Parts: sequence; C-alpha cells; structure tokens
Amino acid sequence: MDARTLCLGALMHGEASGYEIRKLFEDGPFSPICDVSYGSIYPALTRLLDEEWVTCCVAKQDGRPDKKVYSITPGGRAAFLNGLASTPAPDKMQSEMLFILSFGDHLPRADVIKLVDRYISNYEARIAAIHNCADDTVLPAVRRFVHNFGIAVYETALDYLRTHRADLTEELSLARDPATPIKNRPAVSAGMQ
Amino acid sequence: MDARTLCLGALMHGEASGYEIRKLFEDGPFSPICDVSYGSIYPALTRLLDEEWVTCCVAKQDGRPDKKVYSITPGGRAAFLNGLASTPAPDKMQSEMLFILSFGDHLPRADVIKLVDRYISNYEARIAAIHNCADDTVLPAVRRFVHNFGIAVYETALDYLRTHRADLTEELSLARDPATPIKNRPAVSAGMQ
DNA sequence: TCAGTATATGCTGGGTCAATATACATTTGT
DNA sequence: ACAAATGTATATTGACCCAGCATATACTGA
Repeated sequence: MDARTLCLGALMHGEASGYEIRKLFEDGPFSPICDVSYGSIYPALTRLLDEEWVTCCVAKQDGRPDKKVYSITPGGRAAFLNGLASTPAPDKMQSEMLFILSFGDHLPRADVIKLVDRYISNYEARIAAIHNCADDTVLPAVRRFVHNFGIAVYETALDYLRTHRADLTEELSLARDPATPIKNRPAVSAGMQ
Repeated sequence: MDARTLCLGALMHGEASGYEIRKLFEDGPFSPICDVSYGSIYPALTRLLDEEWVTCCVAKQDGRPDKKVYSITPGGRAAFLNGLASTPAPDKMQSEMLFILSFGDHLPRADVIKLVDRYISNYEARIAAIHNCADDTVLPAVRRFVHNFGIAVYETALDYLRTHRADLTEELSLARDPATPIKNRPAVSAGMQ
C-alpha cells in the first residue's frame, strides 16, 4: 500500500500534520493493520501537495518547529476513493519471532523459552493498545468490523501462545539441548537482524 | 528480517537454488510468516558467497539456464544461529483489504460486499496452501508449533469474516449508498495501489 | 540535568516489482 | 496436425520506494 494512499486515508478522518499521521498508524485505529514511517510520510505529503490532492497551512507555534497541517481536497477524496477500487493485495503477516522459533531445535533451550515469553508479553501489549484506541464515539459498521477483526486475530495469537507454551517447553526438555553458542564466533553483521 | 538471514534459514533445510528458495517462501513452510522477492534473494546469495557462508556449484542443465545450487557452510550455520540471538521485531500484519474496508461507508455497497467475498476466498486459498505444505515427515516440536500457530490465526480470520459478513451487509443496507463513482475522474496513478 | 514529547527533514542501505532472457513443456486454436 | 500461446524453471538487473536512523529545535516534567 502506497504511502500517498495511506496519508490520504488518514486525512479522510480530518486534517493532520505529518507527525500526527504517523501517530495514527503507530497507535491509532490503523495500527493493527498497516504502518508507514516518517521517511515516507513526509515525501508523500509533498507529492500530494504537487498533485493538489491535499492543501497545507502552516501553524506557527512558539518555539517548536512550525506545524504543517494538511487537509484533503475534494479532488483528493475522489482520487483516493477511486484508487481503493483496485483489487488489493492479500494480507501479509511478518513474524521474525516465528521464523526464529522455527529453528528452536538449534538454539539453547533457555533462549527459546525466553523468546516465547517475550512474544507473549508483546502480544499482550499490542492487544491492550488496540482496546485502548477504541473511540468512545460510535463507530460506523465498517470500522467496527475492522476493529473487531484485529482483536479476534490478535487474541487468537495470544491464546495460542499461552496454551502451547507448556507443550513446547515440555517437548524441548525431552530433546538434547544444543551446545551453548560459542562466544566470539563470527557474528552476523549489525545490519543483519 | 534481512534477506541474507532468510536465505541462510532456507538453506538450513538443505541446498537450494535461488529459484527454489523463493518457492520456499512463496508456498513452503515459511510462507505464512515471511516473504522475500527474487530481487533481494539473488544479491543476498552473492554477498553470502563473498562472506563464505554459502558455497555454490553450478548444475548444468540441458537448455535451461544453469542452476546454481547453494549450500550453507559450517561458518554460515554458526553465523546464522548467532544472528538469531538478537531480539526480534514484533509481528507485523499488513492488510490492504481491511484498510479499504474501513472506508466502506464511502464506497458503493456492492463493491464492499464483493471485497469481503474476495477476502474470504483469499483466506480459504491461503489456509488450503498451508495445510497442503504440511510435510508428511514428522516435524520437530518447534516447527509444529509454528505451523499450528499459522493455522490458528488464519482460521480465526476466516471464521471472523464468514461470521460477520452478514452483519456488515445488513448494516450497510440500512445506510445510504454513496453515489456510484463517476467515471473518468482523476484516478490515482498506477503506482498508487 | 536528563529524559520525554512534539515537530520536520535528509540520507543510506536495502527492498519490491516488473522487465528481460532462455528453453523446454503443455495447452489451445484453427 | 501444426502453429501459436501460455506456463514452468531459472537468473539478472534497474527503477523506484520505503524503513530506519541521525539530526535539529525547544518545551515540559522528573
């Protein structure tokens, strides 16, 4: 999903600065289903300005850098909704945790357990955040649909982890513990995580 | 997750060509949890060759381009497992479908329904594929854990969609149908989907 | 004084996607 | 039955996009 589209989507809910758009994707209603970074939001907004799909007015603030508040134009709305008509890509899920876990039989047992535990608290936090960002205002049907989809999926994940953590630790304790990794081995370079 | 790491992970299961590695992420056991494209696999393999974490031998084939079969070296294994020790990023889920759906009250009703239906068959296919790629050989505990995690999550998603499709269509039919989009509006440029 | 919040920008490395090339295998059209 | 089109297996590359980080400023609270 293109950064420009995502920005337009955010602006459909009202005017916002680049910073605020980021927050919408970080904590807001979009957070469970997509993400964009500053590095693409700001260039996207500039391009949208050129295309006249957004307007911008600078709000002077004392001390802090000027806040540039963007609003979507009627043309922008039309283009956005028109763009949504194209067939979307299927959902994609990326899980470094599971990737690592799938090599768990080559890793020290303790590490695997720790990883699962980190994984669990990770999901707990995520779910709390989703619940937390629930509007007090009544959401339109579609928004509720999306919101609850997220909750259902994330809670299943958490449930699964909690339920099967025991299985995993038990089965691992039956297997041979792989040697603790030797220190000062040639490590994978910093960029490689 | 770095392309080099992903390639090493694939090669942990045995030697493979770039093409075959891609297939592992497209259909294979990794498919529910991560992805890499050709455009990053091939450069990654070349770099891994430099670093001597993989070796390559060219398998001549009649007619077709040579197949370069890569194998992981002991150094590569060590580096890979060592790299896994770093704390992984939290899971990320990307759903263009849900993003679009969340603007459903601005879209023609028929489009929304069609979208949900496409979404459903999408998940059906995905789940079938996951089940399909189940090895007949007995998986180690960790691999089963990951495999079943994927199934649990994907099936919850599908269930949710099936169960709430009706709610959605019902509620939408009560609301005003937004005007059918006017043809030849300025469309969002090709790159924008 | 140190950390956190609010705000914007630019760079770099790495990533996706689509085009390109080759050659066999299979299906479809007439 | 033969030609044409599509599909599979394989590798490469270039254009554009994006995430992540560093950087800059200045307030607020600990």
